[in-house]
Amino acid sequence: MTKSNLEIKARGMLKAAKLYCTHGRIDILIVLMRAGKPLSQDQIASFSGEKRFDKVTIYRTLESLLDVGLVHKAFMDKRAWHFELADNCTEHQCHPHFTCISCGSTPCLMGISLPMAKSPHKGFVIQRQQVRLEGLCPACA
Amino acid sequence: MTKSNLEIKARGMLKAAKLYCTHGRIDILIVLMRAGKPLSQDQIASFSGEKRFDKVTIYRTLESLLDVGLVHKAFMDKRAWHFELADNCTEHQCHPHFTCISCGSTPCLMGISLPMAKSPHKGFVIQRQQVRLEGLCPACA
DNA sequence: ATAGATTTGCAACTTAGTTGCAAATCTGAT
DNA sequence: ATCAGATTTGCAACTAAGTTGCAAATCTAT
Repeated sequence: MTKSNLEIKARGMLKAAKLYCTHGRIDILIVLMRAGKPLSQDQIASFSGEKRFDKVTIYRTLESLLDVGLVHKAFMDKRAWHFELADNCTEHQCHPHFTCISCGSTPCLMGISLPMAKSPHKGFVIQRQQVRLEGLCPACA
Repeated sequence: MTKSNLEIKARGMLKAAKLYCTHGRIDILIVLMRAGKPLSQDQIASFSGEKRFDKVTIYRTLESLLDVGLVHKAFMDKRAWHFELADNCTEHQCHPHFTCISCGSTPCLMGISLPMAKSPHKGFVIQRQQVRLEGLCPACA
C-alpha cells in the first residue's frame, strides 16, 4: 500500500476512535501497519520518517492508541514493551505472538486461534486470552 | 509445609540441577514455593526472611534457576519481570497466568491446558506455548 | 481566523536491570 | 575438620526503559 493509502486508513481509524488526527498518531499507526509485528518505542522511533518524535510523545501516543483499543501490548521476553496493531484479533483473543529462540525474530502468526480456556475454578470470569509461542522460524529450523 | 520441609525440598531441587546449595537459592526457592504465583525481584526481596539479599544477587540467582529450568519468567502487564516455580508445567506448556483487570491479582490457574497451537505456516517449529488470561477474579466478579 | 481543548517537546527523574571486581561461601578431596 | 579451587555474593557505579510537570505548539469545530 502506498503511503497515502496508509495515511487515509490511519485517519479513518483515528476518526472512528474519536482521537485527534495528529502527525504523531498517524505516523505511528503507519509504522505499525507497515511492520506487521510488535515494535518497541525505540524501533518505532527509528522507523518513523524525517520527523522524529520524542520518546515521551511516542509513549503517550501509544497509550492513547491502547486506550481506544487500536493497539495492543504484545508480551515478549525482551526488556522493552512491544506494541502492535490490534487487527486480526477477535474480542476475546489476539493472534498468537511467536518468538524464534535462535534468531530472536518475532513474526506474528495469523490464522491460528486456540479454543478459549475454561476455568475449572469457580468464580473466575475469563475475558481475554493471549498466547505466546516459542520455537524456530523457517530460517533457523 | 513447614520451613524445614520446604528447605529439604529446595535442596533436593538444587542438587538435582547440580547447583550449589547456597542460602540465596534456597531462600528464593522457598519464597517462590510459598507464594504460588509469579513474583518480582522486589517482592522476592521483601518476602525473604531476616537476611535480605542484594537485588543483584536475587537477579543472578533467578537467572541460574532459569537456566536449569527450575523457574520460569511469567509475562505480566506490569513493568517488572515476574518469576515463578516451573512446576505444574509440561515440557511444552506452562499453566496459564491469570490477571484480574479489576484488582490486579495474579493467581496461577492450575489444571487448565489448551491444545498446542499448530502453525498453518510452513517451516515454523513450535516448541513451547504460554497462555495469559485476563478477566475477573472471584472477589471482583 | 479564533477559542478552547488536546498534544508535543524538553528537562529532570524514577524504576528495573546489568557489569566488574574483590570478599565471602560452597564443594569435594584429604 | 581443613584446605584449595570453583562458584556466588555484595557493593558501587552504570545503562536502559519509562514517567512527570509544564509551557509551547497543534488540532478541531465554529
